[in-house]
Amino acid sequence: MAALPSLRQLSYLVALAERLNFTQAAQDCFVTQSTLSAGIMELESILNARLVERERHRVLMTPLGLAVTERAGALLAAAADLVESTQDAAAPLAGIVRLGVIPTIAPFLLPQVLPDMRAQYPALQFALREDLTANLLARLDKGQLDLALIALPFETGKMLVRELFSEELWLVTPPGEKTPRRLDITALDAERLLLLEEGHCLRGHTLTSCGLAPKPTSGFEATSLYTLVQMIEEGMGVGLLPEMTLQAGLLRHSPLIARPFATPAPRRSIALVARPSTSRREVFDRLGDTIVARHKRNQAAKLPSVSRRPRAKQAR
Amino acid sequence: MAALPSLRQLSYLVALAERLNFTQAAQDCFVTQSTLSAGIMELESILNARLVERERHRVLMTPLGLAVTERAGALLAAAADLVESTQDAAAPLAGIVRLGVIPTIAPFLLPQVLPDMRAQYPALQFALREDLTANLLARLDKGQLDLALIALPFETGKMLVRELFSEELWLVTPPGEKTPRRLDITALDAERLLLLEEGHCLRGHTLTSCGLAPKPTSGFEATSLYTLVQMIEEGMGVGLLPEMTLQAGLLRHSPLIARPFATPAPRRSIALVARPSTSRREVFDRLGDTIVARHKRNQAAKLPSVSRRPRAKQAR
DNA sequence: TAATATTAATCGTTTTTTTCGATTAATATA
DNA sequence: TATATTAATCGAAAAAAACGATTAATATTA
Repeated sequence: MAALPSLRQLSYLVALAERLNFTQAAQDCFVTQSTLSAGIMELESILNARLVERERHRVLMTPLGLAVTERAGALLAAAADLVESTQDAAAPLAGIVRLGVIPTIAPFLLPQVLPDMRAQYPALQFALREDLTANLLARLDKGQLDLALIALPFETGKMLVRELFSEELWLVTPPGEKTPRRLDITALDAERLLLLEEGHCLRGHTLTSCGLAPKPTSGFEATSLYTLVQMIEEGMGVGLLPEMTLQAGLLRHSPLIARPFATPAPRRSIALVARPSTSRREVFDRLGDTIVARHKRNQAAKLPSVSRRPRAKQAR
Repeated sequence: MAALPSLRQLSYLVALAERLNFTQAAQDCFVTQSTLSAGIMELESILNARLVERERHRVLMTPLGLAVTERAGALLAAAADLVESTQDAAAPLAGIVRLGVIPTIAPFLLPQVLPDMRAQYPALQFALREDLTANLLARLDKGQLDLALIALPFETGKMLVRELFSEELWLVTPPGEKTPRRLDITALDAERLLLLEEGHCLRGHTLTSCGLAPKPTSGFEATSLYTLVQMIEEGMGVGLLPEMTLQAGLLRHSPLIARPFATPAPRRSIALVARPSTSRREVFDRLGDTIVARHKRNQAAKLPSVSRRPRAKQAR
């Protein structure tokens, strides 16, 4: 295999073709004439070709030399362009970020958070993936995702985890349902509790909250929160829904009733996850900040209803 | 202006992206792990970007790192291609040669010589230019031509000149013309001598042969040997034509008579010219050899008629 | 749990490459 | 004829690259 010329040598050639004078071309390159002369000679030796015709007081490019010069210039331009465009794309808050989000968060949080991010960091683009927590973590580990937005508790191994906020799970029942004035999570009728299908972390969180062991698939399970709501409307039972889904209007066109539990209420935490070695640490921090800020604003907006907790009937 | 990465550094990155392991990638590059490690780090510093995620026992490319790797590979391939194609094109007897030829040679010699060259050096291509000697020499000097085929005597300055052969000029007359048995160049009637227009070296050679001084334009001059023949056929006078034009059949469909002069006959020399510093020295030598060889074969073929010099009436 | 193996970064040293500065030889210009 | 210009050459100095040994952290295995 033949040796490659160095980009520096190629730049010497381009300068020489421009000036047709070794001394002046050397000045353009900020080197001495002997350096440029040696560089051109080594280039000719590598290419095994005469690129320049040297006369005592004149320099001519050979036709081949001109052709090589042209390609050398293109090569140098490509290298410079690589540097420039990479530096641009490497800005800490620019470029594409691959973000994974679980299905019980994505439709309810992203419509608020993504516009916030876009406003703050217009150079940032998100490539979204909606998937179960385990899959997201696996992809994160393999480097196929940069960040993931999941709910805790969940075993995250050695990942970098930032818990952003926690939220309550509310009880959702058909309109006529008779419930005690003081809703106690431990008093819930486990038989009537509807769940998401296996794999959704909210299923696990719901079971844990009720003091129940992990349950095998029953066959009557929802594939998403939307179908869970449908099933409650059908009178098949009751369900636990995270606050954010209610605030996002999951029950907007539904007659169902949502009520908070008495303290200690069942909760889940929302967390942002990344590899400890991530190259997107900056985005990790800023996206976390933005989600927290958005959540605080949402809390402030609903304060009136929260203060009436014992009597609360429905979110928003 | 930002510094450029070296091709070596880029090759380190490509190897690392392939192996995802510093130690193995270093082996692929025939350097130590520390060298490759330092190279990647410097590349990241030049590009101001994280290209690689380093974990203790695992290496991941960042999305940006993958993008840079792809472009780095393209850059390396382009450089390698430049070397290879240049080496090919720089073969001593390959590529394009820009050859200039005067109009009193080109149509008569090239149809024989170019096929000879093509047969011997198939990788060689000729870009032809037909022009007056002075223009050819100027272009040669400016590096716009590689070689020129001209007729001597002519002032060639400091050019590299190889005289290939010389040839006689024959007298061409209308069929009925009365001429002495022994044709003497000094006895020629200068009044009836037809010439090419100003600038053609054959005009000067003809005048010198007849012992005449350079003549101003008369207005009745031929723009090419073809028109000169036409003018003789019209009965406007007589002309001197080089042997090679007769051998090439310039009078093939003409009633005109061509006769050689008695010794010392008027002659011109055919010469190949190049810059002393030419990068086409090899082609200069081989083309000269080929033209000489072709001329010798032509001489041998017409020997019978040459032996009958005193009675010769017409070439071929 | 302890021992071993793997891995990339670090650091001082050696080697190689690059650059420099001065000189030379050849040629053009005054 | 003297002076200026130009590219190549050469030895020395400077810079860059590569090496080899070590370290620190983490898997893997016993």
